[in-house]
Amino acid sequence: MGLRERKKEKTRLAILDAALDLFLEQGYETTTVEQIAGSVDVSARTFFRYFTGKEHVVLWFHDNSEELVTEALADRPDSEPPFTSLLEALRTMMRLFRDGTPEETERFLKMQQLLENNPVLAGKSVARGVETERRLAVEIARRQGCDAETDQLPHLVVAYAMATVRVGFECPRPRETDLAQMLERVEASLALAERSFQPGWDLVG
Amino acid sequence: MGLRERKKEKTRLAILDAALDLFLEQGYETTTVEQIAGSVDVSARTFFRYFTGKEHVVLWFHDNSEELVTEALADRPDSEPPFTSLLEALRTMMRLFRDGTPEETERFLKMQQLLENNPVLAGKSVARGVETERRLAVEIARRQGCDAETDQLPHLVVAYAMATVRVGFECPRPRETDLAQMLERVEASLALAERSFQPGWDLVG
DNA sequence: GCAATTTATGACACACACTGACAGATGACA
DNA sequence: TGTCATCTGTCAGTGTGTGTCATAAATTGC
Repeated sequence: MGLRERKKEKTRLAILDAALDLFLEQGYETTTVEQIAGSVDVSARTFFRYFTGKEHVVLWFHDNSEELVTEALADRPDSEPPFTSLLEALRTMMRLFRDGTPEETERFLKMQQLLENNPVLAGKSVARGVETERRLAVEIARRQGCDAETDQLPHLVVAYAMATVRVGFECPRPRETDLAQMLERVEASLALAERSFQPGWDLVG
Repeated sequence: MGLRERKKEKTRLAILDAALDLFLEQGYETTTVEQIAGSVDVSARTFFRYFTGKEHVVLWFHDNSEELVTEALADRPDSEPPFTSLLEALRTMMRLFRDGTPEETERFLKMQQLLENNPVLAGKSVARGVETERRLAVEIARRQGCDAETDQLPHLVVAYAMATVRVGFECPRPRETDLAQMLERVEASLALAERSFQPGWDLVG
């Protein structure tokens, strides 16, 4: 990796961290892009070259997580029931969060804290999730040998799996800024889901 | 209802219809508020007195639907299993859509068409749904005699119910602009959900 | 090392969404 | 009819986001 690329990555993380801190200090809405850019000595124009917009900063983790889940899902065998594959992929994602560097963990927790006390941002995060769901549904449909365009089941399976983690992240409230406890809550949610469905409900035919 | 109130309602619907048509003709992003306001002969400032923003026009139906579901849920007995109550409340909502006036139906279909071929708007719609979910979870928790802040189950039950209708609306694609077929798809989705869960999964304890 | 080429950045101008404040128009009601 | 509350347009201003161009820096080839 050349100097140029390393510099870019450093700038991206600097902007990300500065934005996160400012959002937590003085609120998301009241923080301007100019402030964020100013606090890391870049122009506002440059900010938009690293992030598509102010909210992209918040959704940055979502984009990363989607990649992780997609890769983890690819490691599950096609023969496994799809809902099981999804839950296991999500468990892998949570483990990767747990095993991250201290800096990554800090960012992750700040992110969660931000989403927790800002319903609008939480909404935007979920909105991004819709596109993720569609992509995952296509993959699940492929595994089941059916068509994602016409068959509802893959979409339903994915939507339920995503809803399960989301509830784990959101509830119970108020949440502690503790990674371990958060992982436990999500695991509790996943376990709850696992014993709620009829055997074979997620298989076509 | 006085003249003033009638005039306001007329203006609100005029703006709504004009915006919907413009969005469908030339796209959501490329349509400006000034255009919308201009096409119904009001100032842009007045537009913002009727709708909180450009996207509020799109979410107008969501706000209405939430009211319908909340009312329909209130009519279900507390003793009924919560997931059943929710699905039935959602069925009632769908029936109200079916029994609407031609104008209401037309708006509804335009709305759906707009959400169908614009993922960003679909996302915003789902984002609004998160707040709805929270409110419904509180009601479900009350019925089950548990605490929505600490117990995950009410949130899970609501999230699954909402995900079910959402999948019904979104899938299969491409969708016909036919109300009856849309109702059928949602009903198929609800029916699929009904036979996917273990008996009693949605009851606490 | 040194040019040639790509790429990141800043500076500027601009479109659009949205808000606050004020003045004038219009329904409500005695 | 006159007073009052409310609706509306105009105007000025803030903030987000984009296109464009010149400059500075890194990369590549010699």
